[in-house]
Amino acid sequence: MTTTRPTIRDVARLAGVSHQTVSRVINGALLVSTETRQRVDQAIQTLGFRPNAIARSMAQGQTFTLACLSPNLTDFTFASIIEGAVNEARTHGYFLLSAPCNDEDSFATLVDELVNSRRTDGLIVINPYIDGRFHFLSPQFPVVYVGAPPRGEPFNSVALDNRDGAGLAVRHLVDLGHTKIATITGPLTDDSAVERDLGFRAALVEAGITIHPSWIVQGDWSATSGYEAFHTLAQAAEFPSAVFAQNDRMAIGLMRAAAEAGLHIPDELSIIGFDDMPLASYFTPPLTTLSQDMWEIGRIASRLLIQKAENPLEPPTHTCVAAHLVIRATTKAVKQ
Amino acid sequence: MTTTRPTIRDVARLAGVSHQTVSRVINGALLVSTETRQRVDQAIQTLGFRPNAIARSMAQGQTFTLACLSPNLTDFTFASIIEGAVNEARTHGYFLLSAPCNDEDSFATLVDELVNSRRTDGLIVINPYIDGRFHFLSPQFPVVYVGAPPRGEPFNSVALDNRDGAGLAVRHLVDLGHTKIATITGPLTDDSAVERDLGFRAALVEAGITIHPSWIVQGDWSATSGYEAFHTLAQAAEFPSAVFAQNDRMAIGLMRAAAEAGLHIPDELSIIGFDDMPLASYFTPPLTTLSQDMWEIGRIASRLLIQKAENPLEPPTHTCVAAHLVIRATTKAVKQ
DNA sequence: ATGAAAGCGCTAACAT
DNA sequence: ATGTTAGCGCTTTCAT
Repeated sequence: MTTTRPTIRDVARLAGVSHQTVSRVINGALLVSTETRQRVDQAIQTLGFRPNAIARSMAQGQTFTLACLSPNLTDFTFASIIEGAVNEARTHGYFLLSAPCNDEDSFATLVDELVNSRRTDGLIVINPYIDGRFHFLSPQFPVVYVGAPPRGEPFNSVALDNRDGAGLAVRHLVDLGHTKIATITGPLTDDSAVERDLGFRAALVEAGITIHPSWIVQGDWSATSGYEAFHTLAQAAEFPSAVFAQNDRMAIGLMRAAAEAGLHIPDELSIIGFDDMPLASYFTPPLTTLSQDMWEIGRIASRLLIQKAENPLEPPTHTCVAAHLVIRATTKAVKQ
Repeated sequence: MTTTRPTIRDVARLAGVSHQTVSRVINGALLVSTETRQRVDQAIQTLGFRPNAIARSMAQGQTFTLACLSPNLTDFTFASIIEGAVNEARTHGYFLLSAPCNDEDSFATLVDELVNSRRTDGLIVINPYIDGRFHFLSPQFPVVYVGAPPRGEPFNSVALDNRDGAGLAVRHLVDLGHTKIATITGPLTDDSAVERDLGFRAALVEAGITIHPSWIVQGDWSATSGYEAFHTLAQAAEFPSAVFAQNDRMAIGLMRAAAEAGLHIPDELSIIGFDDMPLASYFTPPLTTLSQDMWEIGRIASRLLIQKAENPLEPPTHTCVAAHLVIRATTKAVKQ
């Protein structure tokens, strides 16, 4: 029942030409007479022939497949990057395969099976510096790093301007009169957390506000950790009037804890998040946050990768995408 | 600089054996003497040889790649299915490539490029019945449908038990004494919406409650549509005491509208959603909903697909995964 | 404008 | 236990 599918030779036989001519036709070569082209097209139709992509890859040494390694596939930000990347890849005739990758070991395995086994023409790596993973990649292979600032390696990268985004957050709070500003960071092993923290500190310094160490608490991106951070902050000598949470989930957890403690938001505590996740405007009150176009970041990553794959000599590029402030209802001018 | 990578023939030459023996070694064949195996392994090491997956696919007529076509990659439910599917696939030595697919045209193109071009060994299709898309698939090709009940086609399928889930929702409300129960459905072109609606109606009938047509309003899964549904319901002759929203986003939109209208939830209106999306417990009040293990559904889909790919004669299976009730704070016993 | 020959890097089938 | 010979279905030379 495995009716073996027709090959270019079957088409050639039916059209009365060589298989090479068929190859020329399906590749749109110009040096084929209109008449034979028609005969071949006809034969392709009647046989229902479709070229075998694997055989093509084999002959060309190219797979027209990219891969994306992401900490996970479900976080909205990662999923958006991937979706943007797939869409861009498709417009260039590529497919994109994605795999979740949590640690160095699985990264090494994936690189082996994807890169060393020649399954892909290029790799998008989200959050490459979490651990030593980026060491597994040879500089010759087309790679684009997403979400991390360049560190001198000769790789392409696309990143959100985390530092600047954090600055926007702080300046918004300062503009509202806040001076007692705390922050909840992500794990400081993540580049984005470090960058947001640097931006936070720089903006505070710029505003002439001294940094209060007990107002910097580390979370793990989860809502729970934001919830716990509230209680950590509550133990400090003085309580802040505003908190910049490095992501929306932690901001939401913080809001919950504050509400349970009887604090009114934003009257008694201003909160600003980062990400503008779906439904951020549906929490109570609607969350002020920083919005980022992850879809666009994914598109840029794909575009850079394909450029690099098709022209390996191009020097690496570092693109930075700006975040922008979305003011909703969790921030308010400080009471004097 | 394109240092051409070593092939099995290079390894063979260095080890002083035939290339076929190398093939045997890398495939773990038993009929190789320990001594030659060691020599070959040694040669593989020194050359840094890794088998070319494409060449393998070519020779074996198998790609060890699956594909998943999903309406999008960002919705948490879809992303979870995909992540579950990737993980299961990886444990069987397969990769999974995913692509968003909104309409019949892009579906046809994708099937052509993935299936007809022999790029994949099998296909997972999420929500196959949205339009006529499923017609493009030949019954011989390994396919698993996710999220739709079987319709007599000879395909494998995995679906959430939407009908039963809706029944759980209604029974929960009935148990709390509600009889004035409205619903917000998804677009009734989606199977899951139809199924949830059928479950809703059946449970109402079973409880001896008559169905009030103006208490059935159609949304589009978005929070906005849930928000608007509130105002549609407000125009009905009588207002319900409880609403079953077919997904959490619509439930959240409804909550927002109800709050703005000064209705207290759950005292004056009980609301139950469906999905148990991330942070469902962080809304105000925390959302009562139905939880579903999409990750598991993805795993099952992959497993079925690989079984089918490796043993085409297996008869198709239809798996149903149960949803379960998560009671939080948006539902409450009706005031008498 | 077309064809013939030679691979791409591997596995399958049949030796020995 | 190992080697030899043919492919897999296409593209890339190089002829003509």
